[in-house]
Amino acid sequence: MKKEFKKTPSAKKTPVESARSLTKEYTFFENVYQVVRQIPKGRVTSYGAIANYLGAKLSARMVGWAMNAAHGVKPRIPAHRVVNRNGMLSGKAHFATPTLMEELLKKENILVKNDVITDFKKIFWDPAKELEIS
DNA sequence: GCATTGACGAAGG
DNA sequence: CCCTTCGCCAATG
Repeated sequence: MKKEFKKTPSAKKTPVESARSLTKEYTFFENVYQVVRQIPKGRVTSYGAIANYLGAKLSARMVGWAMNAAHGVKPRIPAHRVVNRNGMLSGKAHFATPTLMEELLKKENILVKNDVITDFKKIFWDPAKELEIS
């Protein structure tokens, strides 16, 4: 069941359109991956922020869903830098080990307390603000 | 093809 | 302030 993604030469369509054509050439996943990979070390963002950046803020779940498929993706996806709006490690259960996510964050000087990122607001990285559409 | 599920989020009680 | 409900939309049973 190895489903390989077709490489997208470039995003011809708008993010919104891409998001609505998941089953087509361009996948919503790739957009998500690209954003996630650009999250600076030591910073985090939320599913909703990514969704918002992609023009589908009402579909944050799709972002989370996309991450679910990001496990075996070649260029490693720093999924540990993506949490829900509360800064909670909602996806830690999906990592290799339940503690892996927290460990990875810790390595980047991100403190985690009770599955919640401390000072989440401070290290929050909003792609819509910080990232320019290339 | 309908019903349920989700690594979410906002709104309402 | 905590809990429940609803919306979003693709995937899965």
